[in-house]
Amino acid sequence: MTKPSTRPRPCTDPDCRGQHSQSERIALAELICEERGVQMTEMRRRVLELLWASGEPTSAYQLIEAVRLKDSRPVGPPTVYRALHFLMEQGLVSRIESLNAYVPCVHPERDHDCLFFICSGCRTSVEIEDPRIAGLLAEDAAVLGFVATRRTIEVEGMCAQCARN
Amino acid sequence: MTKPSTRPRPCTDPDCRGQHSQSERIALAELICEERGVQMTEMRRRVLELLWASGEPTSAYQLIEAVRLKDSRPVGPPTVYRALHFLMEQGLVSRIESLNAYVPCVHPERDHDCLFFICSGCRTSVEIEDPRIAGLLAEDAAVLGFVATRRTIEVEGMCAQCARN
DNA sequence: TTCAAAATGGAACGTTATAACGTTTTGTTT
DNA sequence: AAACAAAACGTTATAACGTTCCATTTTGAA
Repeated sequence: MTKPSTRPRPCTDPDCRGQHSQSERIALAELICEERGVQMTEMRRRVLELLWASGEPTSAYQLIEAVRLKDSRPVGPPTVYRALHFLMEQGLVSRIESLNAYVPCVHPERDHDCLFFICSGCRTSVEIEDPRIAGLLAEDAAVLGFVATRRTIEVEGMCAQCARN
Repeated sequence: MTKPSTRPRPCTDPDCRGQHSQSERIALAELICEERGVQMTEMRRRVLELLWASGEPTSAYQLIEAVRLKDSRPVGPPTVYRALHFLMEQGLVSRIESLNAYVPCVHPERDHDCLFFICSGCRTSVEIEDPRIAGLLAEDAAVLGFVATRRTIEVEGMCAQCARN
């Protein structure tokens, strides 16, 4: 039994810059978990929803506070960190190292390295893909005989909007 | 009055992979500070020396402990963090975001972006330059109208040595 | 129903970093 | 040299980020 009209479709536009509805992204995340045989539990969905709702890189403790407010009950750090670890494992969330913060991944259906442009003005971040950079990193790694497992690429500065002001 | 035989020379080999003596790097750091009219103080030199001596990415609190041992007196976090901030400002030290750790910069005399390959096996990191990646990042930034101030590029995995075992 | 694995709750703790203060050192001007 | 300002440092306290450990609940399979 499929639900053809509501089934989320993978985005194939490499230049879409993450212009997708939040509910669409949540639904896609659930589908991905189902296909992989892993559980999108209550808490995990809650954390993912809050990340999408936030609109900017969000710290773990901000998320803890947000879950407390939503659920009106105490929530300890381990609870939220566990959800974050799961979501990162599944490629649904990325950690921005230079901010100690987390963002929902725009294209969890694609296996790619995220490249973040982080604006110091409005605190937003934009995720893009650049296979050329991934290729060069792979090339450099090969020269060193290095077996890469994770790549972190973060650019800090001012977005076009904030740079004008 | 110059000291021609001991004056540290900039390394011009883009593929040297940081094979320089520690004393040479310290001397170069002092020269750079002198030329810029900033002070390489006792504490700053101490922290830089400890970073070179460590041979691997080192946390701030490891450095605090190391300074305490060397100087046999209490040293607070702010003291070491201030030294680290200074050294980073001057491009003498880089922070590895994905490890919350610090490494001495192999080529402070060159104005470039560092690209780190971090081995999970032996905890070492190798710093290289790849102007092609810097170029692509600049290109991507230009497309977004983004004005970049800092770039973080880190690759985690296993070095050639550790991957074999 | 029974059982094992997965997920969650919660207290305590460990690690990383900064705020806010006062003091000392350094370099400059007189 | 004396006076002064700026830079650097010392110290206490606290904020921010993350994990360990153990108990309990939920889930899914036999």
